[in-house]
Formats: sequence, structure tokens, C-alpha cells
Amino acid sequence: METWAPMSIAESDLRVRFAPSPTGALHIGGARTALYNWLAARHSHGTLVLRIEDTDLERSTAENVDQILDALRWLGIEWDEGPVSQLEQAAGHRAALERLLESGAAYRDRSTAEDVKAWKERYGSDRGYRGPVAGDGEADGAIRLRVPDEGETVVDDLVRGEVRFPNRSFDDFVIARGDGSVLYNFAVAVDDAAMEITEVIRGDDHLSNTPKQLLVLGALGHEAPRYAHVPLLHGPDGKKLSKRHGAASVQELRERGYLPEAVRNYVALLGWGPGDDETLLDTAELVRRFRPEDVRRASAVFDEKKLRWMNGRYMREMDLSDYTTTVATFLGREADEQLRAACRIAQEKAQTLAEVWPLIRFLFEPPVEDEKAWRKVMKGDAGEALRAAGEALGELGEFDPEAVETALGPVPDRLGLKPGKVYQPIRVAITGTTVSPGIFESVAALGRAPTLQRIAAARERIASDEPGTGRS
RNA sequence: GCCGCUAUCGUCCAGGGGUCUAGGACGCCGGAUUCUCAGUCCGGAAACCGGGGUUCGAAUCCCCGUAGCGGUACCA
Repeated sequence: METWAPMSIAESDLRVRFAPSPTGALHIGGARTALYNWLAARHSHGTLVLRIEDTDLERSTAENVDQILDALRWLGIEWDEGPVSQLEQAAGHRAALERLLESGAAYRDRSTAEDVKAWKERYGSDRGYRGPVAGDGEADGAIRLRVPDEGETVVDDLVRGEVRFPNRSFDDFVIARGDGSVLYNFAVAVDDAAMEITEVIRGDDHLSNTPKQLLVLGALGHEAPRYAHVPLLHGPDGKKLSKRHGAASVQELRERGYLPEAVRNYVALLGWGPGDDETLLDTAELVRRFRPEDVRRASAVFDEKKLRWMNGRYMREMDLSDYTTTVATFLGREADEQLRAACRIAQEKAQTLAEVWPLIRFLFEPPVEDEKAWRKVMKGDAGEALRAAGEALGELGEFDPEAVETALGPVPDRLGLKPGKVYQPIRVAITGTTVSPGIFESVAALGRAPTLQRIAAARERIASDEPGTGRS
């Protein structure tokens, strides 16, 4: 709907990246991080780079990569560069490693986790592990970065301000395994520099990693990007969002019938507000108003109820053609005239795409069998109401909602019954359930012959049930 | 343990020293829409984590406590 200029030619120097690790589906938390990066890029006409953080060979899979890309596309988050695999940056990583080894900023060390633990027991738990001194390095083993004991590393964070970390609290951390493969905190720093990323917008869980990356950047003589650490998303129980919380992945949201634009709007508002009391912000508005420095510092809870409400708002705003196409795609059906007519009467009632079918199903299939509905409604004067309704409808020329209303409207009075005593039996007769769109619209949409036939069938069944007692 | 981060209605977002008897949204409760459900409209209940400071004055600034979260891997 909204349009943006193609980003092939960036109009500003801002370069951000979204760097998921393909160890699972795209989470709502990850989706929000992606969205924030995308909004920041679009806001200042910069560039969004997609980088796949796949240095964990054990857990990374190609299927997960595809799934993440697919989720991003569905969300409408398009990237300008990539996806690039971190694995493919190996040459650059090796070169950086060599430089560090050569300058003495890094060294090989055969110490194991147990050795490090023992070291700390000796020197204190508030001190980071320090390996062999310069010139004393070993020929093989993991490669560690030399961290100074003195001073502190400060992260100047867009959302948190200055956060200071004492250097002595960090280990001489491992940047490459014994086999030469690189580790996250090293690879990230090298890649961010190589890709000339200017602003790193990512989850809060990386805040404590940032000083390490800064140390790597410093040792390599690279300039550091700006950082913005956004809070994590939690489930209703206050715990970190996970599959236990129901719809936790983008894929699940999609399956549940949520619209991408509603998801964007809702997710953007988790941890960020436009500054006034607006809640319904379309994507263009999001792009216009989003600034990473306005993100809140506290973690937020994902609340599907609000998403659902918001989704309903977006669904009702669509014009009938868009609505029909969207519903058709979701249901895997043809967007034909019949579906369009069905959508017309269902649009203002459904909050998600998944709620549409139950409302219009009676137009495509025989009435559902719902014993409870039948027992509740098809009693007392129901048979008489159906007889009168069938009669009124049978005489009709036109069969549109207005005509149907004209025919059916006087029936309750004529019979001396409350409207509900007449309309509910009709509803159950034609849909099988007690819930449907407006009765006049429903009858008109079904059409004369099927309606009359279903009413007749219902009357027959009532008649044959009559002698029985409670059980229908 | 150590190093950090965070703390306003159930939830999300405002408010950042006086205008706060704390505002908006979702949800919830009640009413209206004389066909169900949903929608829509109207009304209502609902919060500044605790304790100390600073100040004439603190939801707002500082300290402590408490709680939650993150990091502390040859994971990302």
C-alpha cells in the first residue's frame, strides 16, 4: 500500500544490520529487532544489511535460514544487502586473527575451562582470567584476546546512555577455537567493521557482550558503531518469550490469521511509543516517527489480546477487494464472486483471518451439525416461526438483504413472538449454529432455494423430534 | 559468586521537580444498538515496588533495599 523509494541507492550513510542466528524460527522478539532496524533504515534513508550469524555449525540449518527469510518477507521487511553468511567472511576473520596474534593483542592458550576456574579461585572471582604474558604464548590452543586489567570500557548506548564495565572483570576471552573457527563476539565485531555498520540495534541480551566487541574493535584499530540495545520481550508470565507462550513465532502469527501490517504496528509499540497517545500507526507513520533513542528501557510483555483488537481494526479498514483477496489467500480458495459476497457480510465481524471461515462456511457447505445449538433454539414455537418465515420468503421476488428484511421483519409481530424467537431458529436452520452474520444478510447471501430447502429440512426434523422428550 | 540492565493501572504507551485529585489504548465490569456473536457508542473500576535522602515541593533527582532480567562457554 505505502510505497518507498527503492533503496538500491542509499541517500544517507546510515547502515544498520539485522543478524539473526538460524537456530530456530524467527521469534517475535527477533521480528521486533528486525523491524526496528528496518524502520531506522527507512527513516533516515539508510541501508539495511541482512547477515546470517551461522558460526554455530551445530545448531544452524538451511531450513531455519529459509524460514527466517520467509518470515521477514511476509512481514514486509525487505533488506538492501545480503543475506550474507558469516561463515563466508572466514578470510577476513583469519586475517584479523593473524594481525592480533602478530601484534600480541591476542595469544594462543591451551587452558581449559577447569584451568580458568582454578585460576579464578586463586585470584578472585571478580577478576577475569589472564593467560600467559606476552612472548610466552603457546603454539596451539584457543586464541584469546588480551584484556587490560586497568581502565574501563564504556558503551555509549542510544537507549541506555553510558554503561561502564571495568576491564578487569572480563576474562581474556576466547575469540577463536583451537581449530581456528571464530567465535561470536569476535566475528560480530569484525563483520560490523567490515560492513561499515554505523548503528547496531539489537536485543538487550547483547549489552554485556558489547564491551568485548569494543575491545576487539579497539585491538584491530577499527572505529566502533553506535549501539542501541532494546529490551527483550517477555511472555504473560513475565518470563522471556518462548514457544511455551503460544504464538511466539512469526509463522504462528501468520497461521493464526494476523495481518502483517497489524503485526508491524503492534510489535513496533512494544517498547516504543510515538510520544503522544496514538496507537494506530500505519507503516508510513511508523517510518516517519521511529527513532531508536525513543525506545523504552524496560522489557515489555507480548499481549495477543491487543494484537487481536488491532488486527480487527486493520481488517475492517480494508476495501472489499483487498479483503477478499487476503481471505482467499489465507483459506487457499479462489477469490471469486461467491467468496466476495461472503466476505461482504463477514468483514465487520472477524478480528483475524482465521475467524472468517466459521462465519461464512454455511454459504459453501451444508449447515454444521451442532446439537447444542439445535437443542437450545429449536424448541417451543420454533417450528411455527420457521413455517411463517419460509412462507414469507417463498413469496419474495427480489432476494436481497432489504427484500428479506421486508419479508421477515413483520413475522415476529404477526406471530406474537419476540424477534429472537424467530430469527434464531432461522439462523440455526441455515447455518447449524447460533452465531452468524446478520440474519437478513445471511439469508440473502445463501439465496432463495438453499434457504427454503434448509428451512424445510429443519421443520421436518423438528416434526420428527416432536414426540421425543429432551433429547432432540 | 562476579559484572551489568530494569522497575507508573492486569498489559502496552504517556508524564522526566509544581499544571498529577497521574493521561491514552487493550483487556475487564456495566449500559445502549428493540436477531446471535462480533463491531460500534457511552459510563466505570484499576498504577507511581519499599525505605531513606536532596528540595519550599518528588511519580519525576540521589542512595540503599527488594524483585525481575541479561552476561559470566573453545553458544549466538
